[in-house]
Order: sequence, then structure tokens, then C-alpha cells
Amino acid sequence: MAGARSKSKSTATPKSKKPPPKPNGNILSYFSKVPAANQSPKPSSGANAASPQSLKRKSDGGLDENEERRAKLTKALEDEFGTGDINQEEEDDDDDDLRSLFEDDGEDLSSSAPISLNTGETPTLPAKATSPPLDLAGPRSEAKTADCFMCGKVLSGLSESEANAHVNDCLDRAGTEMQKRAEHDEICEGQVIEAALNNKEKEVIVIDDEGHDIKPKMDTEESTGDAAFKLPHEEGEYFDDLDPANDPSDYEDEEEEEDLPNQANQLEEAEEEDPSRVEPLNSDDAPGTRVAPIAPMFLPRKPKPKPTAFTALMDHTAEKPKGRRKRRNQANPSEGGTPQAPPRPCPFYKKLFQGIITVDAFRYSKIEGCNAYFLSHFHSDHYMGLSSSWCHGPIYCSRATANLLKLRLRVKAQYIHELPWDTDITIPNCNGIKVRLLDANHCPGSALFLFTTLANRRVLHTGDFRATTSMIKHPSLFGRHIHELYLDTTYLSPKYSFPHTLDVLSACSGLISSLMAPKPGIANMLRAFRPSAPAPPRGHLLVLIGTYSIGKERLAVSIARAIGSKIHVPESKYPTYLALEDPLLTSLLTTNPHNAQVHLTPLGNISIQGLKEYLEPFLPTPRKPASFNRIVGIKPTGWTYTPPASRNTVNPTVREVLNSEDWESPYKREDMKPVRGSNDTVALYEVPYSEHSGFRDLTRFCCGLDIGKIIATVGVGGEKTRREMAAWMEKWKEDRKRFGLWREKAVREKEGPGTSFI
DNA sequence: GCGATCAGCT
DNA sequence: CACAGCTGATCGC
Repeated sequence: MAGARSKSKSTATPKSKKPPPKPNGNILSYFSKVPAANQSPKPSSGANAASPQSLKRKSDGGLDENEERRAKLTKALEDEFGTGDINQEEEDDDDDDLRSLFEDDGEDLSSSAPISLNTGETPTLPAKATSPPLDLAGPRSEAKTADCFMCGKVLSGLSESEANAHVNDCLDRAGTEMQKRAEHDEICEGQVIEAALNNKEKEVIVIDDEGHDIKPKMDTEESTGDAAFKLPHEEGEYFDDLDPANDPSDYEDEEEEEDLPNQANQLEEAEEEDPSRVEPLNSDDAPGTRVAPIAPMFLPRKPKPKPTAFTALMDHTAEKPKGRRKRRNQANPSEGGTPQAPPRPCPFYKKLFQGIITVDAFRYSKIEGCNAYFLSHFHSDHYMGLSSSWCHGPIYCSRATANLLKLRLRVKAQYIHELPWDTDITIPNCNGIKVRLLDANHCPGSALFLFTTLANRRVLHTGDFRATTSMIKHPSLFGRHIHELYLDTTYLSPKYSFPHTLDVLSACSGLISSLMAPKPGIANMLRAFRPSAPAPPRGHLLVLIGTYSIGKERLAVSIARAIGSKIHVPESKYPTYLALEDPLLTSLLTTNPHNAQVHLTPLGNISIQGLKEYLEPFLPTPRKPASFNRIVGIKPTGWTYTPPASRNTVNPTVREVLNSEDWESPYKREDMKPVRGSNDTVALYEVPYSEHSGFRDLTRFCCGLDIGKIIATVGVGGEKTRREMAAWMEKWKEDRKRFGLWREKAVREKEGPGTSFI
């Protein structure tokens, strides 16, 4: 399906008319907090070099595509080069927008210092785009640490580590700005909900199954209490809190009943639900054949588990159909196979409130009893099953995600319901349950779903998320009891931890800046003779950043801003990026590869060989000078980071994980080492940039919030992983019991015990 | 030819 | 390993 989709031609032209910017108020939002700059960067006239044909992926076979691309780029360069400055185009009318964007305080991303592109005869962004004016790495730099790229403060008197500390402070401060905004939004739960309820326009989206708008019926229904709250099929634990005898705060008790393997009790549920769906494993003859789930990640592979009802159920839980035998022949074995094979059952962790609401469950056809399908973010393993033929019910998601559903999957608009951020919305036909979207800090448009029943029972589904301390402090979460948490447990193992995102962004920006600066040795030598001597240029550096379809844009934005470059994206991906409606990103995009020093490319191209090939068309020929003659690849991956050797990752205590300095995962520019095979011209860096929560993130999130039951959503296929995850959840619970909710040390010290840190 | 699904491969 | 894809093959329509 991905293949089919990607083959579709990307003739889409940038939309000139853009929808209004989405509401603000998120923490660590992917979206800039400024009004849309309302500029749709035109595909530059000289961009034939980047035509879809030349940049499309290798659909017509291996090297041809690269050859073709190279040829076209070379030709374009030759055709064009006389025209002068490759960086000029598109700049002029962007100045003001850029300036305002750089000055915005809502963006926590790195530098705001456009600087010389350092391309020899070339020049630069117009001076007034620079705010504060600062040449971090250009030939005229005094030193690498001349100024803070956040606040402009002169840092040259400081040691490098002091300078780094300062810059990190600045970056962190940018984060707290968002916290303030969140506070501003909301004083207490009641007010927010009330505000939402009183705001007719925002309050309810009511759509019937055909997608027709019908009359809002909020108040009547919501105020009718128990009767209105009956779920269609059965009564269950969700009704417990209707009973006044059930103190919602008494959650320890309800946890007590939860077993160690947190989900084992789901087994019975699953079997009751539809016993016929529990299918035998690994039998080629059996209908519905499939292999056992992939062994839990991070654990030694074991022989395939015995087929049990539970494993059979969990087999369907893998987001991806990896390692699965073919399912084709189920419906009609005599034929070559038919897609009409009975749908897999939807795994329990995607079903909320007895399944009246599901999250990221689109590959199970129609789910009986589901009145609202939620999509947490636009990654294929979560939207799998969605297509133009979707007709099983309304889809709720963030605006960016909604845009992408229409643009990329052609899902019919009548099924798509975009929800605002940080606002309670009553979900139609779901017994008055409300949902509030919170920024998941995963990829653009990614959301946490916070559901609230009429009886004030809160259920949080994280989708995929990267937890942060500001997320813990979010007024929608902090200080509230969350009865159930569906948790992204991708990295729920002490082995996995990642540096703070901002540290990584800062390190990358710093690295690239320093690579653009003259070699210190040479510069110093020259200066020894003649201090004013311009440092010799080191050539034009191209920065190639690997990315999936959505995600990691922050890396590109951060680096681009640090070096004053635009960001080139293949023309085929351009509409996708526009659909994110991120004004900052949009303002930096260009489809002209010569117009930007920072390029985004599919992760598959990020290898030494791939970099070489990518660079080639930009190299000089007898007929033209080089656009670029060096290339640096950035490969964002969560897997390469090794924590400090002193860290106890075998059996750490929760306290240790939460607070010990050993569990800081520092990351600085000096930690960035090129991979083997890198040289002066072609260098590849793997950076520990993760958009999932690491182990410490998860621990802090779950110890910092008042959480009842936790349900893992990843890695639940293997018994051992399940057990280990459950053990951690148990430890978190004990820690909360014993020490109370975790708070950041600095905050505790500043405000003293007992004070809320909101 | 197109959409959907899957095996295999990063 | 696998973050979250991509690519080609196959099948139904």
C-alpha cells in the first residue's frame, strides 16, 4: 500500500490558500506559536533539477535513479550557474516573516541566528533576517563560542563547557515559555471544561454515521446522568465510579486487583469476546495461519511460544505485519488468496471503554460497537488500514494528521474530524465521553488522547510519545487522577535511554556550525600572523538529514536556523510538509536543492555510499564551480546511544532512575563522532534523537503523575517482556506510594516540599 | 491500471 | 534488535 501510494505522482502544487493556524497551548509543540507566515514558497523556477522525476525514488531500478538525478542536477547547475547567487531566490519577501519567527518565544528550537552560508563568493541571507546578528561559524567568526545563538550573549570569555551550559539554559528557558502558556490557558479543570461546554462552536462535533452534521445535543445528554451513560453492550468497571461509594481517588485499591502481568486478565476478555478468533499458530494448514509474534524486542530470542489464546491475541497486536505468513488463503484457499480474509481481531489495548472508542485501530475493518476511531499520529504503522475506501466510522485526530489523511491517503473528508488542542470535545455517540488532545511530542500532529467520562473517569492514551517534564506539568494531567493509562512502552527497559532532545539539537547545530568554520588549527596559525586575516573557507558544506515521512523535522529546522539556511525537501514531499501547517518549517522549505544547505531525504539514503552519491551532482565540473563539495549526513536513531559506563542498567532502583545523575544522559557536540568510513569530504553521524520516551522519560512520567492502572501498548507480544514491564509498573506504583509524586529536584528545592510546582 | 496486502529488507 | 518505513510481487476488481 505504501508502494502504491508512493508511486502516485506528486504533481501537487503548493496550495496557495492555507487553513488557519491551529490553536496553541501545547507543551513542546511541534508547531510554532506564531501565525502562519502565509507564504507558500514557490517551487523555484530553477528547480527543474529537483523535479519529481529526478528525485523520485528508485522505482525504475537501482542506480538508474541516481544517475538520472545526477545528470539532471548537473545539467541544471550548468544551465543555471551563470545566474549568480544560488541562495538569493525566495529570500526577499521572507525577511520579515523570518525575523518574526526567529524572535518568537514559543519555539524551543535552537538557534535563531542566520549566518553566512560560507560559500566562498557567496553570501547570505539579508542582514535583517538575522536576529540577533551573529556569525556563529562563518569566516569572520572570532571563535566558535562567540555568542549564544539563543540570546546573543557574548560567550567568548567562557570555557566551552560553560558556554554550552549557558546555551542549554537558554534552550530550556524556551521550553518553560510553553509551560507558561499552558498555565495561562487553564486554571482548573472545571473551568476548562466549563469553558469548552459554554463555547458552542468548539464544544461538540456531532456527526452521524454517514458523516452528516446533526444537531448538537450536548447539555441534555450530558446532564441526564446514569441513564445516558449506559454503554450499549455491557456494564463494566467503567461504571464503578458512578457509584458514590467509589472514591475515585482510591485508586490504589483498584490497582491491587491488577496482576503482575498487567494484561493477563485481558485474556479472558479476549476469549469471551470472540473465541473463534483465537487461532492456532504456525500451522500452515490452519485457517488464519500466522506465526507467533515477533519475540519481544531487547530480549534474547526464544523458541516460539506455545500457541495460547493470549499469544494468538497478541499476535494481532504487532502494529506491523512483520514476519507473518500469508493470510491470503483464509477465505478461499482454493484461490490464490483473497483480501476478504476475516479481519484480525482488534487487540484489547486499542479498545477503550469496552470498545466504543478505539485508538489506531484501522486494520481490523469494522470494529463492532466502535463509534469513534481515533488516530494518534500519521505514521503508517498506526494508520495502516486507512485508505480512500474507509467507511467504517468517524476518524478523530489532530489537524495536521487530518490534513495528511486527506492528502496522502485520500480518506474521504466526511469521515475525518479534526480536533483542537487542549480543549474538551464531546465525542458523538459515546455516552458523553469527552476527549482532549495534548501534544505527544512525537511527530508533527501527534497527540495524546485524554478521555473523560461523565463520571469524571480519566483515561489517557499516549499513542506514541516522548514524555517530558513539561508534559508532566501540563495542567490537564498534573494533579489529576488518571484512572487508566495506555502507555507507549517502546523503550520500557533500563537499557534504553536517550539524551534530552534539546541537547541533541544543540549538539547537532553546534557540530554543523563548527564544521563550517575554518579548521581551528589553520585559523589560529593565520591569526597568529595577521589577526584580521579571513579564515580560509573549508568548502561548501551540504547537510543531509535522514527522516521518515513525518518526524525529525526539528533536527532540520534546528540546524537550518543555526547556519541560516533553508531546508530542501524533494518536490514529492513538499505538500506533505506544507500539510503540517508549521509556519516556521514552512518558511524554511524550498524545493530547490541549490537553495538550501540543509536537505531532507529518506533515511535509506543516509550511508557513506549514499552520501557520496548524493553529493556528486553538486561537485565542480570543468564547466561549473561546486555548489557543495563536502557533505555531512545525520542519521537520527534511538539505538546508538550508550549511557555513561557508571550507570547501573541491570537492576536500578526507581529512585536512582528518577534522580541519580548517573541517569542523566548528557549529550554534547564532542560526543558526536563520525561513523567509520567518514572523511573530510563525506561524514556520517548517528545521533540519538528519539521521538519515543526512553526508560527514564517513562519512569518520570509514570512516577510524576497520579496514575491508576497502566496498560502497555508496545512489546506486549512476549511473555518475558510483559512480565518485566509489569514489574516496572509495579515498582513505579510503590515509589509513588512511598515518596509521593516525583518532581524535578530543582523544582522541589526551589518551592519546598508540599508545594505544587505548577 | 489501481488498490490492497504481504514478504523481505533496511 | 528495530525507530518506521520502502520496494516489488501478487491478487482482485
